[in-house]
Amino acid sequence: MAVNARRGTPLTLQEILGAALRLIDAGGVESLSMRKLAAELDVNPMSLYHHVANKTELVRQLCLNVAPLLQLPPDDGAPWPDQLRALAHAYRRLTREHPWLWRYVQSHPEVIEHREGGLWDVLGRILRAAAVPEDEIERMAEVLHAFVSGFVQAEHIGHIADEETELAFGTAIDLIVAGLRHYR
Amino acid sequence: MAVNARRGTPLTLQEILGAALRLIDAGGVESLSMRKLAAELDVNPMSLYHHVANKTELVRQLCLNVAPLLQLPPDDGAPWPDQLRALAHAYRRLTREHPWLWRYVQSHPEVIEHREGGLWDVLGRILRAAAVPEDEIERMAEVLHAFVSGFVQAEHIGHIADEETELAFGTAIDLIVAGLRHYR
DNA sequence: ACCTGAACACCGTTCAAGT
DNA sequence: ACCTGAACACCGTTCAAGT
Repeated sequence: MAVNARRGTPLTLQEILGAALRLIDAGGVESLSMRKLAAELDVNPMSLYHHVANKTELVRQLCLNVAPLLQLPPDDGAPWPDQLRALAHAYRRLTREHPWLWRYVQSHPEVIEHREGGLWDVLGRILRAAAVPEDEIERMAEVLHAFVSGFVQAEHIGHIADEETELAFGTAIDLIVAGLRHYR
Repeated sequence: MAVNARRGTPLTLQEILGAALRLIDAGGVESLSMRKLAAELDVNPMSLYHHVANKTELVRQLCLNVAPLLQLPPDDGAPWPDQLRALAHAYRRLTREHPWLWRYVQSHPEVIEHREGGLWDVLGRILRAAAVPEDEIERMAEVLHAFVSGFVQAEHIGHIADEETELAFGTAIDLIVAGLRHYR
C-alpha cells in the first residue's frame, strides 16, 4: 500500500468529487483544472487519473450526483398551479445551489439522459392536469423547461436586478400559469 | 512597410474579425484560439496583438458588431401581439445566425451595456401597449427576455426536438401572449 | 509602423517507472 | 494497487529585437 508521502492517507473518489464540487461552486467549471484540484488535495496531478478517467468524466459524475437532488412535488391531487409553482421553486433552489454546474449541464445535455429524470414525468402530469392537449404535452414541457432555465440563468448572470429576483420569479410563474389557463 | 513574408499583404482588423467570427460560428468561443486564428490567417500569432489588445477584447468587438443587427419592429401602431411576435422572431433569427457568440454574450453580459440597445425600449413600448402596469414593465421585460433567451438556448443545445422547433417556438410565443393578455 | 522568435506561466493527458 | 516525474501538445500573453 504505497501511501502518499505528503498526505499519509490514500486518495478517495469521494474526496476528489467533494473538492471538485467546491472549486466549481466557487468559480465555475472553467476555473476547475486538474492541476489546481490536485494542489487543493495536496496530491500529484497524475494521481487523480487513477480514480477518474479524465476531467470530462469527473464533471459528468458530479452532474449525475447532483441531478437527483431536485425535489419533485408529490402526486397528491393538489391543484396544478400549486404543483407547477412547487416544481419551479425546487428547480430554482437546486440550480442556485450549484449554478455553475447547472450551467454546464445546460450546455452539455449529453451528460444527463434528462428524459430519464422524474422531472419530465411530473411536468407531464401537471400539464395534463392543466388540460393541455395530449399531443402538445411534450412540446409544452420543453417550452416551460426552457423558460424556467432561461430565468434561472438570467438570474445567475445578473441580468435580473438583485433586489428584484424574488418578485421577478413570481412574475415569471404567474405569467406561465396565466398563459396555461388561457392557452387555446 | 514591413510586409509579411508569407502573405505579401498587411494584416487588417477587418480580416481578423472576419476570420474570428467564422471560427466562432463554426466551433464556439471556446474553440477559438489566438494561435489557430493566426494559422487561419497565415500569420504569426503575435502579429494579432498589434491589432487587438487580447482575446477578450477581440470577442467583445465581435459582439458589439453583431448586436446592432437585431431587426427591431417599427412603432407603426400594429397590435402589440404582432409586434411582440416580430421582435421574438427577429431575436431568434439573429441568435441562430451566431449561436455561439450569442451564448457568449449571455454569459458575459458585461460586454454589452444591454440596457443601451433599442431592444429594451421596444420591449417596454410593447408591454405598455399590452397594458402591463408601468411599475412592472421593467421586471416583465426582463422575464420575457429570459424566457426567449432560454428557448433559443434550449434550441441551440438540442433540447428541443429538431423537427419541432418551429412549432415549439410558436407554442412559446402563444403562451407568452396568452399570459400577458390575462396577467392580473 | 508593423511583424516576429523566444520565453513564461499555464492547460489536459500519456506513459514508463517507482513503492 | 496506487502513486509519480518527465514529457508532449496545447493555451494566452510579454517583451525585446528585427525590417
